[in-house]
Amino acid sequence: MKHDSRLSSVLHALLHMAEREGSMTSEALAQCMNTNPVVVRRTMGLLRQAGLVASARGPAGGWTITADLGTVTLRQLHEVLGEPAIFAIGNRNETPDCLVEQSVNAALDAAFADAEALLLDRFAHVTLADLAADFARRHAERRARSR
Amino acid sequence: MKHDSRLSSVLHALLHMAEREGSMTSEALAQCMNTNPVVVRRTMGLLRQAGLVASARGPAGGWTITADLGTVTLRQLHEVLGEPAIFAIGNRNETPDCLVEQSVNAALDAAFADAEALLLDRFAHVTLADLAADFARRHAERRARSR
DNA sequence: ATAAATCGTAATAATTGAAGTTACATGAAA
DNA sequence: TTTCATGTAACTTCAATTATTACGATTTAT
Repeated sequence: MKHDSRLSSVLHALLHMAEREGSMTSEALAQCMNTNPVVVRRTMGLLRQAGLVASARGPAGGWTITADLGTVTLRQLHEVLGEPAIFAIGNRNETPDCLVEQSVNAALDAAFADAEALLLDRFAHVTLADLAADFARRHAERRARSR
Repeated sequence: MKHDSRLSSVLHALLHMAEREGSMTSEALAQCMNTNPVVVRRTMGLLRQAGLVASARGPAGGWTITADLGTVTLRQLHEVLGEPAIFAIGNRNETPDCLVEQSVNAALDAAFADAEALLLDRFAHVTLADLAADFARRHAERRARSR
């Protein structure tokens, strides 16, 4: 299975946008992320629907962040992306008649549910502002080292 | 992404085998699980390499459990299956030069690592015997209800 | 021996969902 | 009116699991 990297992508894009003044075009974002402008538009379009970013057409157009970095969490972004499946492992059949399989499903589901709850809770406690601060720290460190 | 259901599959197979005396053929297991005998052999072959089951060829051949149900954990089975990727979500690029992306990866990796640790810990505390007992309970309940 | 049952395994196709691409319409600014 | 940029539909590519086909190897029964 090819894994879903849209959350990673939008975070990357949003932080680049936060780092600069003004807007960024799909083309510029696509270059940052080594991908295609259409892919950027598709994903950013979901964020626009959620009111997190705005887009403008025409020359001087592009994407801008409209939300406050401190209030947008990874969990919110996960939801905005449509809550894609988190696990690459799962039950063979979600609603089996077989009692054996029901036992198997129950055990696996319980474990996955707990892991998912933990992950989403972690996501809920990380904001874009946190990531921007982490980036700033790494940036300062790199400058210090190169001196 | 199509998710990996081999852990679910082998658990289903092992419990069916535990439930009966003697061995089961790949064909019989495949029918239980609504799949193909070759798929069963492929997966069970990994368990055989790990010493958990034995196979015999020829008429009266098939698969038998050789391990003690109380000592085999879901985690062990996950390992035997080659520790397939747990998450369907991931970073776009695992070793980026971009500092922004490094921050994003660090945040996501930390959350995923914790969720994975929790999941594997859960898996480590569930044995085949536990699942067999859960099945027996469900079985008794169904018989009671149908009376 | 011979036949039948069963595993072992290679090679290939089907399936699924994300990602990438092409094409073109729409709208805004100079 | 030209140019730049988004909005979207349609299609292709890609990656990984699962399914299927085919055939060889081994064991039991007669």
